[in-house]
Amino acid sequence: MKLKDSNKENAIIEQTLDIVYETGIAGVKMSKLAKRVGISPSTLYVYFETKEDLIVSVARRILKNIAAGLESVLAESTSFENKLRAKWIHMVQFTINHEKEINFMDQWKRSPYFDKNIFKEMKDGFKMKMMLFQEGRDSGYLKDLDDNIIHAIMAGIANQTVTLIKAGHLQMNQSTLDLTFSIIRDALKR
Amino acid sequence: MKLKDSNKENAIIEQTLDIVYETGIAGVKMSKLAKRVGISPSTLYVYFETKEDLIVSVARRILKNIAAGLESVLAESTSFENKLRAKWIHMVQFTINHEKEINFMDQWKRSPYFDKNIFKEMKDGFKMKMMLFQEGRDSGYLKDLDDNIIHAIMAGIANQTVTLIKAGHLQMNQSTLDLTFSIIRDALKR
Amino acid sequence: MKLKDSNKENAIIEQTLDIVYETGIAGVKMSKLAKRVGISPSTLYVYFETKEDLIVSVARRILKNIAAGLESVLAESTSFENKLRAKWIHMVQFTINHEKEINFMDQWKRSPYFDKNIFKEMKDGFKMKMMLFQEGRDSGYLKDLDDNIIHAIMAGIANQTVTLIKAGHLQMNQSTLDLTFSIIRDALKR
Amino acid sequence: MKLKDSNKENAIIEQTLDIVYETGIAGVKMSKLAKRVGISPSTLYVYFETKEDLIVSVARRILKNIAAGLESVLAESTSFENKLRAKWIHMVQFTINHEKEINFMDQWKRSPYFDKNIFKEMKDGFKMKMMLFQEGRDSGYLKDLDDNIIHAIMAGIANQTVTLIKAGHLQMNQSTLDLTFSIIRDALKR
DNA sequence: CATGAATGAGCGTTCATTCAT
DNA sequence: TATGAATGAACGCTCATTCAT
Repeated sequence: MKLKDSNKENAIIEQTLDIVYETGIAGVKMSKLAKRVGISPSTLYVYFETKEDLIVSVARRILKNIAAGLESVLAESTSFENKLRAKWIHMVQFTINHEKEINFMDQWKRSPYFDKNIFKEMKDGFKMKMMLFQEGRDSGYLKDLDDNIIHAIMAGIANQTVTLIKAGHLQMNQSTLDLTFSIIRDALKR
Repeated sequence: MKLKDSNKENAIIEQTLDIVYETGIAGVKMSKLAKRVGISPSTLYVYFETKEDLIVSVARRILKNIAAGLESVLAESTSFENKLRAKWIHMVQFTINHEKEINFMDQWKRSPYFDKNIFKEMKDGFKMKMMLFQEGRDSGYLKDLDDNIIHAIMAGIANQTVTLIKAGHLQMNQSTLDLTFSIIRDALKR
Repeated sequence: MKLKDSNKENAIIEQTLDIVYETGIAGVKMSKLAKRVGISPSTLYVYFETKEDLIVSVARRILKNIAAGLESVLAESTSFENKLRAKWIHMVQFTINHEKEINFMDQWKRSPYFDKNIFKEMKDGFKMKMMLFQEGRDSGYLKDLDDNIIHAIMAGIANQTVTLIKAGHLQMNQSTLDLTFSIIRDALKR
Repeated sequence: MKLKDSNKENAIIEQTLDIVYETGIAGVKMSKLAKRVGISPSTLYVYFETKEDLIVSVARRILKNIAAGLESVLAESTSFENKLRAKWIHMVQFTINHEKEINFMDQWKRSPYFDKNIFKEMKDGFKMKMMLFQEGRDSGYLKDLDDNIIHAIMAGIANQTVTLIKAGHLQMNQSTLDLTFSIIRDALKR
């Protein structure tokens, strides 16, 4: 008995990400996708019940990957500022390295396939990132700001930083990271 | 001889904005749009040659409105910090009051209907906003940062602020504006 | 009280002929036609009840013109062969000079607007041309062929001659007329 | 796995020919065609990419058939006149037996779907038919006329003959063939 | 008589999904 | 499991004609 080929499933998801990156979520056509994966359109339906199921599955997988990627890092740095700096660098690099995934989530949120319930799963996966901020407030380093606000400021500036890098107004190097982190620090430091 | 009803053109654009806000740019169907405006689908083609023409016309009109909205403001404030604060409040309020327009532009940029040439028309209208930053640098108030970076930081935080307000994590009041401006100021002040 | 402007009616018919010549009978669009004439689409309906009425009216007018054009000629030539030659030259020249009209009739016959009843009017207008052939048979010059056959042969060769001229394989000059007439004469002479 | 049914493709082409014969090329509507074939309109697009592709495919098939039909014939007749007579009979019969195809080609040439490049493919297939005329001129039987003119005369009269047959003015029998051939012979013989 | 706006009916085409093997 | 054919439902758009002035 042949089982579903998980390589094939991965290939489908990979191509979906690529197509969304190239042509937007509305550019995902089941037959075009099948052709790029090298299978028949009807075979897609062996792996995903509907197109919506496919899109949502891609979103769910990305959420898992993002959550996993955000956990690691920091830990052994000594000072809090070093930890915050490490987190900042990680955020910027992550935003750059996962262009396609971030782009997908961006588009998914505004698409007819968006499902709020699934989106909430992400929130939980993000809980732990906040513990760092609590430590910063407790040690008197950070302003007394809500976790959401602190994260929002960092995320907002990270997004814009990456936009400026992609537009050529900034370069992805140490000096840019230093510059932007100094802004973050000034913004958040008590 | 029946005259073209300019209210009808406005109504079409208004409904288009609403539909994009509700269902994304891919959710704009000429027949659905016509039904919401209360006209026949073919009448849409009296006012706009194609669907693309419609979308681009909406974008063009928004660009004009944004440019117009950015001109007024400030001027009479005394200190530079007051001018910057006024600009910040204006940015947040504008982002909130023009939700649909901003959402439309966001989606348009990633849609098949996007036309770079039209987008460039906007750039010129935005030149003047940068003069404020020059004044801030000259007076020694602002860090020596590129105009684009300063604007990106303010815009990034403004977007996130509005997101938090809409999510209920913040309220649109004076204390929120004071809080967020203090962050902006700390981030940008020399 | 203003009456229907017959210049306008002529202009409509003229433009219809031109459009059919340029783009075929399926290329006749009431609004495009109106624009070319310089009037409003609805004004067309002052002069012609429907599109079919327009097309049929053009056909009917052409039939009248053809019938009129075929009457004149000959008469004073002495020998029958000279009369036949005159008729032949007239046929070729007519075919060339009335390209648009002939093209229209050709297309009309195969179009959804064709009406056999109107077409029969032509037959009557063509009756007189046959008298010449009767004279030819009576005088022993022509083979004993049916009028329709004689006319068909001349018309068939005239059409092909014009086609060859337009394709550049022949030139419209005396020698071509002499050559082709000699073929006609040999084909029909007893 | 369902296999593509080549009878279905044939049926589509057959019905297209019929519809063009009945209502002209402008009368070919994809939905009407589908209904007559007994399939869904969208199934048409499994076999032909667009309406234009369908029309051009029909034309291309006809050109192949015509070229194939012109090759066989003659060869074994003894005298040149017998060969010419055989060719004439073949032309008339072919014109009658392929009414729909000839009508289609006639209309296609004036339609928006016409493609000169495809038409040129035919020209080559027609080269061989001319060799007969060269033989006729060499042997002193035919007048010294250009190949195109000879063929044009025969084709023009063949067309008109068939028109007269269809109109009931002639009957498709030996005596008609003899009569018309005698006209052809007199027209072309030196 | 003249007009520009308005429209219903219909067209060619696309595409997610199901069918039949 | 895997497939290519088949399709219904929709979409963007056109156009002859009518409406309202």
